[in-house]
Order: sequence, then C-alpha cells, then structure tokens
Amino acid sequence: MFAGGYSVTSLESEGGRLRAERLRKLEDLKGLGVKPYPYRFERTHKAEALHKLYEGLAPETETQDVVRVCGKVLNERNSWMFVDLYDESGKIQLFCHKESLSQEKLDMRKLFDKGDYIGVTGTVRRTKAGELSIRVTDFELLCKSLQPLPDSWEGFTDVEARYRHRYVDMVMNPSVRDTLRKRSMAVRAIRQFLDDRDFLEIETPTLQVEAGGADARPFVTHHNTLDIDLYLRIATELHLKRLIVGGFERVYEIGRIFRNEGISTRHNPEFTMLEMYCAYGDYNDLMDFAEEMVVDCAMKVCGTNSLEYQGQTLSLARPWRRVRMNDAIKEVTGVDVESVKTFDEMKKVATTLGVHLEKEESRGEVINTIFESKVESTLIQPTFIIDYPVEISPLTKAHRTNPGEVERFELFVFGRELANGYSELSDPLDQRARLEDQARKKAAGNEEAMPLDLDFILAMEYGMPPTMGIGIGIDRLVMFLTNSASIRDVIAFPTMKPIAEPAKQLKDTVAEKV
RNA sequence: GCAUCCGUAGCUCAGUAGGUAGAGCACUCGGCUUUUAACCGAUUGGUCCUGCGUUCGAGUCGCAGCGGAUGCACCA
Repeated sequence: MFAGGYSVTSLESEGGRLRAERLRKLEDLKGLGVKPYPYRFERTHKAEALHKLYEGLAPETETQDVVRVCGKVLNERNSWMFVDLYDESGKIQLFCHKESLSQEKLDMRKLFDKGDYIGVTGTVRRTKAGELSIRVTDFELLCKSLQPLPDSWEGFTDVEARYRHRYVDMVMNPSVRDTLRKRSMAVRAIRQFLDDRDFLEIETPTLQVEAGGADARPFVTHHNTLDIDLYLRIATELHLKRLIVGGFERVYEIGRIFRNEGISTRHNPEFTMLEMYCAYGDYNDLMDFAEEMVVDCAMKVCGTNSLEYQGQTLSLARPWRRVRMNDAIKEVTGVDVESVKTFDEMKKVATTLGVHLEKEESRGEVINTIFESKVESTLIQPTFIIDYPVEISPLTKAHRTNPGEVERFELFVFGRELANGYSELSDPLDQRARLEDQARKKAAGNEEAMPLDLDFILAMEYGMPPTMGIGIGIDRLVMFLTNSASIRDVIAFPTMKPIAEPAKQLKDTVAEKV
C-alpha cells in the first residue's frame, strides 16, 4: 500500500475503500460463476454506426432489430436502468428494464461499476426523450474495473494527474483522444505525401557513437558487452545524407529525436521529427515543397488551410512570405546589419538594440541572436526566413551570391520555429573545415557544438549530388493543427519527473510478495 | 537553472483571526422507477504533499525539501 501524501498521483490507492468495494464485487461475481476477464466478444455495431443507421427512427419507437454492442460504462441513471456505454466511436444508451432481463442477470448487474466493460445484446429503440437506445435482453461482463473514475460532471482537470495517468485522461477527456487521432492522421498524411513522390522511408540509428547533425546536448547511455558509452541521436541528418551518398535520391525518416535540454510547453526531451532529403534540388525548390506538404497535411487533418490557434487565425494560404534574415531585422529594428562588417561593431549594435549577448563568438552569431530576440516573436503568419549567417549553419551550402551567408531557411509560425531546411553542403573540403571549427568550439567547452564525424566527412568525399533537405517538428505542427497550447497535449505519454517514494514502496510490496 | 503561483476525501473544490476537518458528486445501504447531472432518506470516507520549527494549540505562520503549472533561460 502506498504511503499517504501522494493523492495527486496515486488516485485510489491499494488500501482504498472504493477499490476494496470493487474487489468485493469481483469476488461476488466469481461466486455467481461469472468469469470477470473473458476472452472475446462478437459485436455487430459500433455506437456511431448505430446512430447513423437509425437516424430516422422516431421517438418512442421499438424495433425488433437485434444488435450486439460493447464498451465501457461511464454513466448510469435510475439504478442502472439507463446506462451510457462508450466505445471508441462514441456513446450508445442502454435501456436495461428489469422485465427484459432474467433474475440471474439482475443479480449480476448489482455488482457492476462505472468503468467496467460490458457486452450487451438487445433491440434498437428510441426513447420518448429521443435518445437512441438498446433494450438490453442479455449482457456479459467483459472486464471488471477496480479503480473508480473521476467524477464525470466536474471532470478530471488536475494537470499533473492527467499527464501522469494519461489513460484516465483519455477516458475522461475525449479531446485527448481526438488530438492523438489527429496526430496519427497528420503523420499518415505526410507519409502518403512523400511516398506518392517516390520517397523511401529508411530508419537510421538511434544509438550513436557521436551525436551530430544539430546543436544540442545529447543523452548518454551505455552498451554493456561493448563497454562503450553511446549517445541517443539528436538528429537524423548525417545518416540520411549518407543514404544520398549511397545512391538513394529521395529519403526521409519520421523518427524520435532525443535532446537533453530544458522542458517547456514547446519542448519535450523526446520528440518526433521528419527529416527529408531530395537530390538535385535547392532550398528554393524546398520551400515550395514544404508549403505544399504542410498545406496538404492541414487539409487532410483539419479540412482547411486556415487554423485557429490560441485565439489567432493562422492562414496557410500559399505562397508564404519569404524574407532574408537581414531584411527581417531591418524591418523590425530599422538597423541594416549588412552595413556592419566586423564582429566588434556588430556587438555594439546588439547592445544598442538592448539584445543581451552571452557566448557569441562571431559576427554571424550576433546577427542570429538579434534576429531571435527581436524578430522571431513577430512572425505570426507562416514566414520563411532565408539566407542565414554561415557561422551558425555548419552543414549548409554557401550562398551562391552572398558572401558570409548560406542557403538556409527556417519556417516560423506563431513566433515559433517549425521547420529548418537548406541546400545541403556537398563540398567535402568546406564541410571538413566547418566541422573542424565546430570541434574546436566543442573542445573549448561548448556542449552544443557538433563533434567531428570523420566518417561523415569521408562519405562526403565519395560525393553527394546537389541535395535539398528539411527537418519539421511533427509535435509542433500537430500543436497548430489541434490548437494545443502545450507540446504535452500532443504526446500520448509526455516525460514526467518520477515521484520516488510511491515507486519505491510499490517495489517493496512486490518484493514482499515474491 | 531563475521567478511567480499551486498541492485539503476517489473527483471538483471551500476552509474566516492559529482553536475538534467541510460541501457537492462518487461509494455503501434502503426507498422509488421510462431517465437526461433522475429523485428521496441514511451511512461512510482524510498522513490537509513531506520534514523540521514557532505556539498551550498549525490545513492556516516560518524554514527546508518533493512534485506540478506558467514565464524566462537553454533549445527545436
């Protein structure tokens, strides 16, 4: 039994009165010869199908149509005369009149609780109040629930309890399931979009000797028999580009990424990213591609390209604005950073603008910091910011005309970065120099700098065709599609800090029983 | 990591000035029976997140800790 003081996370504890009551009913059911955890049930209709099928049935009408439905009991009225049965598709009301049921079944019914799964046989009717119902002539228990559900009127609103016991959240708050359903639809739409265009989805390693491809701190784990530390990937980029080197021309991966950074409403330690690479295109082609893919996804999930998000309307109507980073800074601050040529001068400009600098080591990094602190939050409608400083883009091809810049864009929506794409750097000597520079920063103590991946450089020396590549944060995209304020709302089981004591006590309990 | 706020029954929440721990719903028992949060009656249910302190006395005041939310930082 759990120690007390953890009510927010233990729900009804093992020693709880309500649970004990249900255990008693479980024993009583067994005494009646009922098997409380049977193996299968043959159903004829889901709730939604019945509502559709009997749409025209008038109130106070009885049919002789026999159906079999099953699901979870979430509400009951009049001592189980009226029962709300829920399956995945929705609700169907059961009418359990005692004249239609045997005494044996009536005795059984007394031992049911909200939360139990049952399967019923009965005839379709519509009540005087107009509610489509099933006159139950027979039923069976499909699962006895031992835990009381939260009050259905007040709801289950405690945010921590909802995230810690997400299955209860899903039962009590249908919007949770709706959001996850839409997430699944969004991922399916993207896969279909890419598959239709001859892309191959190829899975790349999650466990890596060096974690590269992004500026982020990795998680460390350990392989026992090899006796080496391994890192969880922070990006799929370096391996997907190796596939392009290997001769694939269109590849992608929708995969879990792990970054050992802070947690917030927009950051979960593990999240899902689409990375896509396509040979013979550049970042201009890629922006067209990204627009088309995201709009296609929104249309398939929401049926519209106009999204209501946190009180704002986001229009995905194409084309989306494309602005050079320098021009965006000029628009917002009035400062033309292009006329500022040196690192020292740029630092002064930043200070004048009230931008706080920390670890910036170059002119380009300062420009990026100015952009992030002054411009990002103003980009509500979808906007591609293009042409980034080379210093913050070690994997991007140099801009074909602008010195010091690279052919990179980031897509911003609602002030948030949603995607990052570029003309991929394919010059192996340039790539080596850039990664060596990153390695120097890492050696100097910058934990987010990339490690020197010599095999990746070797791959580049074999030769990669001109390639465009993009990464899109799936969780963040789904947040927009589902009007979710927190990334945790679009993740089935978000990362939570464990509560040590109950877990330990549970282990002790298990140990005692063994 | 920093700041602010939060933690009381299974759920949702009150709790006044520091003075025996409360409500609604749920649960249990009884009554009633074509409801729409059914209704009527009765009962039951607590490590007030944890620990320490102040006090005759702490849900309430103080300190420390744990967990969470939001914002900032980091970052995508």
